[in-house]
Amino acid sequence: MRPTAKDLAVEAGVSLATIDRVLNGRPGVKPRTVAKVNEAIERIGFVRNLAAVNLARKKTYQFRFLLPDHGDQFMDVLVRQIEEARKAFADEMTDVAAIRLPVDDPYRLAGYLGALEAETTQGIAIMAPESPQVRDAINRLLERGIEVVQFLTGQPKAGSHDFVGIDNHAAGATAAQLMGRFSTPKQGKILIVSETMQARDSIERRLGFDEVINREYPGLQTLPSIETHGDTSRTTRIFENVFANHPDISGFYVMSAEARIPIGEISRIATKPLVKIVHERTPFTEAALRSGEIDAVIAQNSGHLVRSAIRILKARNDQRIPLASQEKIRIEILIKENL
Amino acid sequence: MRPTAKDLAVEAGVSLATIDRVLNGRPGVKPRTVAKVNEAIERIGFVRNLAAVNLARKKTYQFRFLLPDHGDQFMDVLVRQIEEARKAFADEMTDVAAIRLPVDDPYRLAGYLGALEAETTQGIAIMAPESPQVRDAINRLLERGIEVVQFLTGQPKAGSHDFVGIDNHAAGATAAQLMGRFSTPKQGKILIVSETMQARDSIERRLGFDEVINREYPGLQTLPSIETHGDTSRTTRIFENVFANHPDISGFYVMSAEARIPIGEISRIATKPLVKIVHERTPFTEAALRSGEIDAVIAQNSGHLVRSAIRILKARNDQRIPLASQEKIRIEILIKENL
DNA sequence: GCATTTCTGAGGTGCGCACCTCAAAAGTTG
DNA sequence: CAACTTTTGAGGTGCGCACCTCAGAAATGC
Repeated sequence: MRPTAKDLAVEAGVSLATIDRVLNGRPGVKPRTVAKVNEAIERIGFVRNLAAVNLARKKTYQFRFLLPDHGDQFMDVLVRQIEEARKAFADEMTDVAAIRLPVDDPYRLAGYLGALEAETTQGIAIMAPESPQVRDAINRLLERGIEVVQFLTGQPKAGSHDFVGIDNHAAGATAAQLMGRFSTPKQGKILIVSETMQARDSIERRLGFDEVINREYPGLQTLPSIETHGDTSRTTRIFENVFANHPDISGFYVMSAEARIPIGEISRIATKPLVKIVHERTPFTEAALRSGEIDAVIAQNSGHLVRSAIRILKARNDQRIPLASQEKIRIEILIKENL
Repeated sequence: MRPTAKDLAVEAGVSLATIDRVLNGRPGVKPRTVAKVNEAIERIGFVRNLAAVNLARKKTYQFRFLLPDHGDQFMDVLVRQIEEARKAFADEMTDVAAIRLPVDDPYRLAGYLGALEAETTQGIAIMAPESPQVRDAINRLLERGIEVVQFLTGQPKAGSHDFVGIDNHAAGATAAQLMGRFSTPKQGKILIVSETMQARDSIERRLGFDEVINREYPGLQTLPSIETHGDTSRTTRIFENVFANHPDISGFYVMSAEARIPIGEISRIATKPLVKIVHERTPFTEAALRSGEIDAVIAQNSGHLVRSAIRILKARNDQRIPLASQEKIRIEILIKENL
């Protein structure tokens, strides 16, 4: 049988009250006594019964995911995963919900964050572009004891809060390596598009992409990034222009999460087959992989993303260290064979 | 506040004792009363407090991973992951351990399984080749109430117990697709090796591999599988022979988990660069990817494998359904950019 | 309608711990 | 050494539930 606090008290030669004081960091215990207890913990391998702790503390967790109120299929995928997580975590006194907001408006977002109360919200996962307003709001959340993780956006290991997502520089490099290896012959121009180059993730992907292409595939040449702004007709127009000026385009890379419009338009306009690589697994990219319309998808496991954010928020709430190896989000390469 | 069993009793208009009878499936409750309670559960959204349940039940989980007592780096990786999981799950009254056994001896393995008692072991993850003896032993374990998952070996969705691992047919197909795309020019012969072709996973990988090569890369030709039996000098000898007979080998695929010996030998013997694809992430394959000695690794996340097996065993012990989307093990493609 | 069976309610105990109070012991100060 | 202050112990209560017993109520059979 597993040792209980009572066993620990006997082993340490102190009373249960003192054990309680040490375990919960209450004041008024001599350092020497603390040491005695800690040694006893080591000796008998005492581990607090989490079930009992949570029960006694009546602890509940309420977490919110703040997501953009725009977006196409990828956002839907995330929302669905959050809904699934809500059910799965209900068991563990953990309530999860997705909130759609105009995250591109820093003032409104900061206002929303400022209104959150520690009594009704213990943690927030934020998917929003960086801005001074939001950064401040996040710091104030942390001061009020509300845990925060940056979700897919912002820089990894930024400050005091966690980041959940992939290394976008490496993701871009991965896309580039595949682009290079999949290209035959290994020369031509590569068309690169993104919804916007304002976002840090697109910038980093681009850097990683160019680095690998320049270093390993001298025959390939990357064109300046094109911004679609999610606008179909604008995209069409630009594509037609680009193809007129560059008949030797051989590759196509979509850096942003929503690939449906760019892929749809490129397929109409391009006159010869291109190597096409996009980001994120969605119903569309899945189907496009199967049909051969695209060649590879660089993805991050959406379910893992959501669960990871939740586990990290929980751990931080409990003053625990998240299990790094489990929370590292991998850069997945999807082709039609490993869907 | 979340409703408790007491609230549920009030809502359903019955006593706590009846709530207890319904929730725990005890006999002696009128169907009509059961229905009343279930309706009330729906109405107020009652969810049992798992912490309280586990506390009251004094439930503990003891799981064992049965692994081969041979093997190289991949087995070490698994053992390390099990050790990590042991710490991470200690919180949840879950004890995990790895046991190394001569799993290739069906009688000894069956003997070991037969000696397990439900009092000291609630679940087993088995990594062993299939055999009638072992299959019987597994069935008897299930009858005694010990949950079983097949770990990496055996066929997915075989019988009443779960399987944790990738779809090996798809993994082989994935390897083949990469082999084809990475090959320039797209012709030559592909050398394929495995420790043994007795194992189901190698057979399936081979089938998946050939299917894709034959369908999509007519210029490539797969040679008959070579068995290394983990023997270096034997491997060297065979390789020398093969290269003498087939000077036009352009690709190399290692189907089994331990790639160190075959890659080491091929690098000594091959006279020109080959496209090399292997399975499983180990310190060796990681270094070989970085150095460019190999081109891609088809892997399954070892930490995920272990945690998934544990979560499934737990769920089965609690008569719960595991969360399928979380437990699906993905076929990962690793290149040096996304390590 | 009565005996019998089936169902339901009331109440208790304990799981391991957090959190609280009060008193006693040990240590410190001048 | 008295008057403190600091440290420790003893004991109680409750978290939400499982599991148990016993008595009474309701439904059933004949």
